[in-house]
Amino acid sequence: MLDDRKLAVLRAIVEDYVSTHEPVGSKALVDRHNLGVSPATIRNDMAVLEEQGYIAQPHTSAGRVPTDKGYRLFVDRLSTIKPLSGAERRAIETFLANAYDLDDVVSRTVRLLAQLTRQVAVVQYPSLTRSSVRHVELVPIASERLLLVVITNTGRVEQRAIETHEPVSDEAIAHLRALLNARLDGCWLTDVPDALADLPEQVSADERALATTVLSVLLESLVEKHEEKIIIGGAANLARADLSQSLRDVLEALEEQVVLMRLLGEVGDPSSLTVRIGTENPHESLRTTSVVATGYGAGDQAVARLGVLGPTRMDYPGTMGAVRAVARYVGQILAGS
Amino acid sequence: MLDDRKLAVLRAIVEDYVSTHEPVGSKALVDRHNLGVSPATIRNDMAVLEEQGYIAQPHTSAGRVPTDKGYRLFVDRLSTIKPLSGAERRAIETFLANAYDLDDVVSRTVRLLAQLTRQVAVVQYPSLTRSSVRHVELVPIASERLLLVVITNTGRVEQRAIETHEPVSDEAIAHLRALLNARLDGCWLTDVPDALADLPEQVSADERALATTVLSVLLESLVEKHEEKIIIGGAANLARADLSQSLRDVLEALEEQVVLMRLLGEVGDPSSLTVRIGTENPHESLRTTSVVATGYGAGDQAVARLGVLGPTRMDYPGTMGAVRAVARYVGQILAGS
DNA sequence: ATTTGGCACTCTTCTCCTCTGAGTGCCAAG
DNA sequence: CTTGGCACTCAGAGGAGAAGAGTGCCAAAT
Repeated sequence: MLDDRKLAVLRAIVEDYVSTHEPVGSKALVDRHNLGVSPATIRNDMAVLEEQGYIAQPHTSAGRVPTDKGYRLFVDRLSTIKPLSGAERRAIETFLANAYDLDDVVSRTVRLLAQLTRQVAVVQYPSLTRSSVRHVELVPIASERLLLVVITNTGRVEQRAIETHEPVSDEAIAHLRALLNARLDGCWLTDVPDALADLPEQVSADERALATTVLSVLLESLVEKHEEKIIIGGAANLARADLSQSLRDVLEALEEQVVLMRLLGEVGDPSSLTVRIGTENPHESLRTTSVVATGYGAGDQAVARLGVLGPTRMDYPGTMGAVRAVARYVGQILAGS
Repeated sequence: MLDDRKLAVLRAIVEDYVSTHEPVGSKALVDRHNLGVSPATIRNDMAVLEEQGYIAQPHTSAGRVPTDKGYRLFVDRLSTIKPLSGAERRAIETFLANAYDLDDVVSRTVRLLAQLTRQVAVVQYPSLTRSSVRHVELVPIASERLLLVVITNTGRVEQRAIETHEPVSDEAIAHLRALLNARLDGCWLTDVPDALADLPEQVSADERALATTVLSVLLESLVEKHEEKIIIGGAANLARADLSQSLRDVLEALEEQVVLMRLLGEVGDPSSLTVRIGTENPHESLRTTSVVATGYGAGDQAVARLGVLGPTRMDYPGTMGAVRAVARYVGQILAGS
């Protein structure tokens, strides 16, 4: 249906349009790529490509621009992920290796991605579901207020204040802390509810109220409502890529956690890249943007996702290479800690 | 030098320009404000104001626009901070009261400020220097890796990974943890170095290396290098306020921690508002923006700062009212926890 | 001494027009 | 199937003109 030359023409159109940001015409194409045929032939091919919906003209007498469908074909069949240069790899490695805690890893990652791709980077904090409990701490911070701190094996620290509504003795706290640690040490977060189901019955009557309160907060914060945290960086890059959509709408969308979550998509196989192009995006305001995302994690299990967002007219091979590389290195760093 | 009417004219110019976003002419002024004089008189006054540098014309036959100096006079002498409505106050209160930990307080605050002022909000995390140590936790997360967690009385949790470069026994860790807590409980963060100066000498020889390492990380993370964390929100509002500067430059500036730090200014009296207008700003790219900031904190001591950034052409009385109100409520929340 | 109406003047901005050129589609010939 | 030729279309640049907002200044009025 589309012979090799037509595909080559589509590829050339995408590449030229991405680099020049201007509709590309038949003459320019034969000049810049040695296709061995005349502009007229290219025009015929273009007509076919347009009919099939891979390219479009902004107005009658302009060159062609790839459609979302065209980019899709390009990404799926006409391009290969472009590996980073050695220098880039080394830069990533050392930059990430210097991070000193989880927050720092994430914030460095987001900056790195933004710089490397010159686009908006989005990084999700490592999910809790794949982690296990390293330590639970219960600290009084006021007479009727406790701080619950859970430290996981991925180095993430989760904290939550607890209102006890009545004074609590230090012994009761110490006892509960010991109990929690004994029960939970090494426990997968997903198993926490089971491990603690009978906790209130295991303590003396006067500690029961406390135990129940703490338990509910713990479950809520860690399991049910593990609201994933996401940070973004390189928003300034949006301003360079003059989107046809109002920039404001895009910025607004990026401030909503929910949108960001859906943007990155489901956590899946870390070795595969998700590319969502233009209208394939879940959100209205992101119709003229594309997202390249992937999972990352310690080992081969993805614990969270990261990616970048840019205009549909982006350098897909390069972006995909950068995203993949960064995800790999972050995984290594996480596995190493 | 400037009689009352000229000041009234300046005030009217600022108010009109802020609401219309267009240079204001003499006729429009007498129409919208009942100044009781003719346009010609206003023109004379305007000529004087312009000569003194309070207003300027974008081009010869346009109305007048306030200069930075004009805004400055307006803020200092011609306007009063506009208190929020009762409904707004209640909304702030309930919105903040529902926060469940420090992170949440800060993130709610930044969203609140951005929404209330329709500008970019900037909030600094409560500083550590005014806090005291509530608890120190030392947790092994790998054979040669510890996690140091410090919980302060403001509910902030500081964490840092430590490389020990040699296996450490659980007893050594427990011992050190007990020692640290005994020494530091309730200790002001500024006093931590003194309190721990002789720590290495107090432990047995085989724990000394560990103690030294932990100590240095602790001091570094808490005292010397308490890099203040700042978060921003409402960046989308920037796009609405079409700045004459390239939006990109502003976004870029806002991504740099250092710039943000200087933007908010020195922590001072929480009851006073800092307004920095246009070129009074420390950063080149923020020449067309103004910052309204103030300190906030539990009680009457400021522990950090917050504020908003917007075009110089902003509603100063309203913005100042919102910033002040939010700062107060956040202070209450922090004091209550 | 200040205020005021009148008036000429200056610019920006909007609209309308034309012209140019890139790029196309189509056709007939190779 | 490819190619050169050619007429056609249309966005965008550039220019002229008109409109309109606003000013500065002056002489008269208060």
